[in-house]
Amino acid sequence: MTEQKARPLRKDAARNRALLVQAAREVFAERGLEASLDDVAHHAGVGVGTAYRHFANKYELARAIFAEAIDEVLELAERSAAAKKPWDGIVAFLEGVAEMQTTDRGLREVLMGVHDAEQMEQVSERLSAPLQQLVERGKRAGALRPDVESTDLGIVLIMLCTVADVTGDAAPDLWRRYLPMLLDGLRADRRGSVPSVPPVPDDVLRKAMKSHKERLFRAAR
Amino acid sequence: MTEQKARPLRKDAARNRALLVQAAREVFAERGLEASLDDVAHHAGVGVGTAYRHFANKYELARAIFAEAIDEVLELAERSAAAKKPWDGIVAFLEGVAEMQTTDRGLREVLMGVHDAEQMEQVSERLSAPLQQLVERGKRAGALRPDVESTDLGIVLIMLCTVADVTGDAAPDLWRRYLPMLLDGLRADRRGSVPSVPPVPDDVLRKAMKSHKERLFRAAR
Amino acid sequence: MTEQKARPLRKDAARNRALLVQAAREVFAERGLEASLDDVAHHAGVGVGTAYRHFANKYELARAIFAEAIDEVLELAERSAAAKKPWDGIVAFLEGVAEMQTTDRGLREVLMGVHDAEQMEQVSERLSAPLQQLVERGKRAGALRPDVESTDLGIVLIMLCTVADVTGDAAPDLWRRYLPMLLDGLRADRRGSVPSVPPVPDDVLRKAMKSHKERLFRAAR
Amino acid sequence: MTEQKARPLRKDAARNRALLVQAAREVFAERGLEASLDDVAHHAGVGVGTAYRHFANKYELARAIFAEAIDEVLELAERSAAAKKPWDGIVAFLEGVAEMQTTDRGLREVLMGVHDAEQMEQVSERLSAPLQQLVERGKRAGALRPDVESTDLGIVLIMLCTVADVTGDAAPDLWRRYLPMLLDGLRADRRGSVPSVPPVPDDVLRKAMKSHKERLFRAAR
DNA sequence: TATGAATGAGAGTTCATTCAT
DNA sequence: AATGAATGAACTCTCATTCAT
Repeated sequence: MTEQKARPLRKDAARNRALLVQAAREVFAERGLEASLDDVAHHAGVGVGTAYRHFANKYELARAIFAEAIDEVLELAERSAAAKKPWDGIVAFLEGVAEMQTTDRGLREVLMGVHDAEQMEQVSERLSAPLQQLVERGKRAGALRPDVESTDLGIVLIMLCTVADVTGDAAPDLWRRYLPMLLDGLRADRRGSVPSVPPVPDDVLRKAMKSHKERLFRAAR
Repeated sequence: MTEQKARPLRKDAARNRALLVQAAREVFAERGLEASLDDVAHHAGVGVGTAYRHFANKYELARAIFAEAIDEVLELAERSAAAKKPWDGIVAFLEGVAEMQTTDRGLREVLMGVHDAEQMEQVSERLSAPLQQLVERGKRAGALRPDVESTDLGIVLIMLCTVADVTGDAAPDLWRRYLPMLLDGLRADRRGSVPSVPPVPDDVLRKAMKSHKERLFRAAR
Repeated sequence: MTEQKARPLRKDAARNRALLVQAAREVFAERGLEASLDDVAHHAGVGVGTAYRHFANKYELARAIFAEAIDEVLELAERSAAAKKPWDGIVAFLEGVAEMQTTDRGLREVLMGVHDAEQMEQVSERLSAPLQQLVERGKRAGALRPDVESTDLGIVLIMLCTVADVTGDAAPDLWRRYLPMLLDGLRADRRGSVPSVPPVPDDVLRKAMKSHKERLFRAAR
Repeated sequence: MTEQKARPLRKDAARNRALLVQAAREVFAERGLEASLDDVAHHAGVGVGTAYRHFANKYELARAIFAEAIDEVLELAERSAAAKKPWDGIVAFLEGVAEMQTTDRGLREVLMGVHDAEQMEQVSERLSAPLQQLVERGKRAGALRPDVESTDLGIVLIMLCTVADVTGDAAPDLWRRYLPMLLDGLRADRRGSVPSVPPVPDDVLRKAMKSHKERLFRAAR
C-alpha cells in the first residue's frame, strides 16, 4: 500500500531526472557547457528526448545543477552563520566551500564556470542573508574589520575557488596556502594598509557579475 | 631583442597578419572565442581563406593573440623586476597586469578565459625568470616573506585578475580593494599565521594549470 | 458485410473519442494539421496514449474529422436533392457548403486543406449519388444545361470554397460575389459559349484528386 | 571575352543557385514545402551549407521560387494588358496563367500552395498595375461588366488555377471546361443576375489573403 | 596569393509513436 | 483502459575547414 503521492514525478521519471543531473554534472565538469545535450543524455543512459522532457533546454539543465550546488553552499552558509565563534564561522564557510569545489568537479564547474545571469541573481539573493549575518556577527565580535561587507566574503570566496579551480586535481590543496592570506585581509587586528577602495553596493556587484556571465554565456540564440 | 622571425613575410602578408590579430582581439573581446572565424576575417577586411593562410586554425589565432598579450605582461614583469625598490616592483607588477585586464577586454578574455595548454606552458616558461627575480629581490630586501615563491606571485595575480574579470566593466576597479589584502599576505612584517601549505613546485603547478585549461579548452575535435 | 460498427464502445471510451475529435477540430482549425497530437490530446483533456488507443495515428484522427465533415455535406446534398424546385436545390447546396466553410475553420481546413487520398475516394463515393440526383433533376426541370455533369458540381463547389478559403475571416462573404457567376455557367438559359471541353469521367477525376491530395499529404513516413 | 560583371555571383555560385532553385521547384512540387532543405540541396547535388549560403532559410528559397514564378505571370499580365482587343487580353491572361500551372508543377505549387504573407503582398503590388489596366481597357471597350474590379480577375484566376491544381496531371485540361463559364461571369453582355456582393477593396483582400497564408505558413519562429 | 563558395559534421530542438506504470 | 514518460529519427541551421577560381 505505498502511499502514492499524486503530484510529484513518477518513480522512473524521478530516477531519470536524477540520472540526468548527475550525468550533466560529470559531463559539464569534464568538457564544460559546450558539451552537447546528446552526450549528457547518453551519458545518463537515456534518450535526448527524455532530457528535453525534463529540461526545456540545455541551460535549464545547467540551472538545475547550479541550483543543487547552491543548496549545498547555502546550507553551509547558514550553518556557519550560526557558529559559536563568529570568526570560526567565517573560516568554516570559506574553507568549506573551497573544499566542496575540490571534492566535486561538477560543483566546481558550475560554481566557477560558465553559467547564466538569472542564476547569478538567485545566488546573490539566496546567499545574501546568511552572508550578511556571518559578517555582522564577525564585526560585532571584533574579529572582522569594520569596513568588510558581506560582498567581500563572496569575492574572497571567488578568489579562493579560482585557485582550487585552476590547480584542479593536480594540486588539490593548494588553495589552503592562500586561505590564511585572504583571512588576514579580513581580520580586525591586521597590520595596516586598509583597502582604500570602498566595496561596491550589492546590486551593482550583482549586475557586474551578471554582465560578466552573460558574455561568457550568451544563453540560447 | 627579438631576433626577427627569419623570413619577414611580404609586406602585405605581414599587414594582413597584423590586421587579423587586431580584428581577432576586438571580435573575441566582444563575443568571446565562440565568434566565428568568418566574422574575424571580415572584421579584418580579408577573406576567411587568408586567415587560414596565416593561422592553421582558429585556436592558432587565439594563441597568437595570447602571445602578444604575454609579451606585454613579460615586458612589465621585466620592468618590475628592475624596479628601484623591490617591493614597489611587486606592487607595480600586480597592479599593472590587473590594469591591463581591466582596460582591454580582449586581453582579459585570452588571459583568464578559455585558452589552451601549450600556451599555458609557454607563459610559465617565459614569465618564470622575471618572476623569480622579482621574488628573490623582494626577499633579499626583507620585504617579502621568505617562504614566498615565484609561483605564489602567479597565483596572487590570478586571484586578482579573477576579480577584475568577474566584475568586468560594471565595477572595473573593484580589484583595487583586494590588492592590499593580497599584498599583506606576501609581506614580511605581517601579523602571523604563516601559510602552512608549502607551495607547489613549478612544474607541478604548470601541469595543473595545463589540465585545467585543457578542460576548458577542448582544442578542436 | 460489415453490419454496423458492431461493439459500440464503452460509454466513457465513446466520450473520449468524441472529445478528441472535437479537440482536434479546434486545434487543427487554429494551427493546422501541423499541430502536435500532444496538444490535441491535452486540449481534449486526455493523455496522448488515449488518442492512440482511438486513432492509429495522427492522420486517422484527421480522417475522422473529415468523415464527420463529410457527413454534414452529405446530409445537405441529400436535402438539396430533395428540394421542391431543383434549381433551388442546387443553389442551396453550393451556398450551404460554402457557408459551412466560412463558419467553421476546422471544416475548411480538412475539406480544402491537407488531407489524404483514401478520404477523397470516400467523398466521391458517398457524395456521388446525391449529386447525380441533384443534377438529373436540374436537367429534367430545364434549369441546368444538359451537358453538365455531377462532377461539374463538385468542381464548382471547389472553386467556390477556394474563394471562401482564401479570403478567410477577413472577407468571409466574398464568395457570395462569385456564386452567381458560377451559377450562370451552369444555367440552361445562359448566353452562349458552351464549354467545349467534355467533363472528365467520374473515376478519372477521382483519381486526379487522389494524386493531388497525395502530393499534399505525404501520409506519414 | 565574356563581359564579366564585377559584382554578381561567381560563375559556380550562380550555377549552384540556379540548381538549387530548380531542385526546390521540383522537390517542393512533389512533396510540398514540408520537404527538408537537406533533400532539396542533395537533389540539387550540393551540400546543405551551400543552400544556406544562398538562402537564409527554407522560406527564403520558397520566396525566390515564388519571385521567379511571379515574374512570368507579370510578364504575361503586361503583354495581355497591351493586347489589341481588350477582351482577348483578358482571355489570354487567364488562359495563359492556367496553362503555366498545368505545364509546370513547381509553378503550380508555389502559386497555389503554401506560401507566405510578404510574398502575397508583393504579388498584389506587382500585379496590381497591369491587372488594373487590363480591367480598365476591358470596361472601356464595353467587353467587361462595369462593376468588375481588377481584384475579381485575381479571384477568377485563383478559381481557375484551383481546378488546374486539383486535377493535376490526371486531367490537365479540365480547367478549360470552366474558363468559359468564368468568362461569362465577367462579360458585359451576360444574361443577368448581377453579383450583389460588392468586391472587396484591394487592401482588404490583400490582408485577407495574407492572414490566410499566414495560417498555412507559420513562417519560421 | 587572396578570396569566398562549398562542404558536412554536429548542435539544439520537436514530435510521432511506443510502452511501462 | 488511461496515462504520460521515453525514444530517436528528422529537421533547421551554424561554422571550422577545404579548395576552386
